[in-house]
Amino acid sequence: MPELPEVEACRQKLLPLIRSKTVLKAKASQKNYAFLDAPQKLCRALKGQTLEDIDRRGKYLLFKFKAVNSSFYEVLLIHLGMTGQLFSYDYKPDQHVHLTLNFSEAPFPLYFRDVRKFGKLALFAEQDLETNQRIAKLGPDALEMELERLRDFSKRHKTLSIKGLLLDQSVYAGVGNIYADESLFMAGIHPAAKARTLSTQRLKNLAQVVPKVLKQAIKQGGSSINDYILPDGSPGYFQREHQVYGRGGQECFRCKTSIQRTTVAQRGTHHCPNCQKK
DNA sequence: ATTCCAACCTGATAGC
DNA sequence: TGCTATCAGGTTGGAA
Repeated sequence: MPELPEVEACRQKLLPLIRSKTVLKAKASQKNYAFLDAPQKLCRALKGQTLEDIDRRGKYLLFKFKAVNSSFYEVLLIHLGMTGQLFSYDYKPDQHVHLTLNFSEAPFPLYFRDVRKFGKLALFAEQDLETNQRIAKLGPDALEMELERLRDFSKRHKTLSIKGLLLDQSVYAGVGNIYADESLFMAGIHPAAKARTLSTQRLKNLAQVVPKVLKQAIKQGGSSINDYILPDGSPGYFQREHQVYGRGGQECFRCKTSIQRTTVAQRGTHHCPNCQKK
């Protein structure tokens, strides 16, 4: 589910619900699966902390907490994996809810639910965040994509596809399978095209298209395919605007050619063979 | 050094 | 109906 637009839409909706509120109680479901830290320890540490802000780095959310007399943050890092959900509405928790945070003056707890358990939760002291391996290796946010960095990384790979490059979070962070396919369609580039063979002009176009597609998706609340929901439990609507993702065998909206489904960069890939050229 | 691939999990769906 | 195989929005670590 969650790529940059879903994570960002979630962040935007979540912030007003819990900003400046204090954790009264934190409860974790089980032992260690998604926790890079011991869950009991994490819960103990969060109790009494006030949420100051939520940042985002690529597909990661960073919940910035402060204790009453502290001048530095504790940062709760959350990655939603494939099926992670963050929501706060009238909900009866099931076995897939792995973290519950009760906030002061909030009508409902904040739930972290994750069926496949690919999500990640970890608590860091502010000063340890930047040296964390997961965070340190992320490239700039994909909303800030620019020709120069895209071209530099394209050149340094011998055989990597342009889709593989877009999915590499160390080049730019935030693009996943859906938005790689959608962006490459909008840019008229074949997903399997070798990154290094693309002209500067086409890369420039791509660097402009990606942020545009991502921003449009954020406006629509992201794409809800199977699991993704916004914090109030409602779905995003960008899946209605998908041009190629999930449309294998159907007609291209632009030219009526049948959308092809293939494998590129080890991921299910969708493209129009007429509109997208190598 | 780059690229590939299995592994981490559960559930939905398709096919027999 | 029910069993089995396949596939899914992501990331990692180790093999090739």
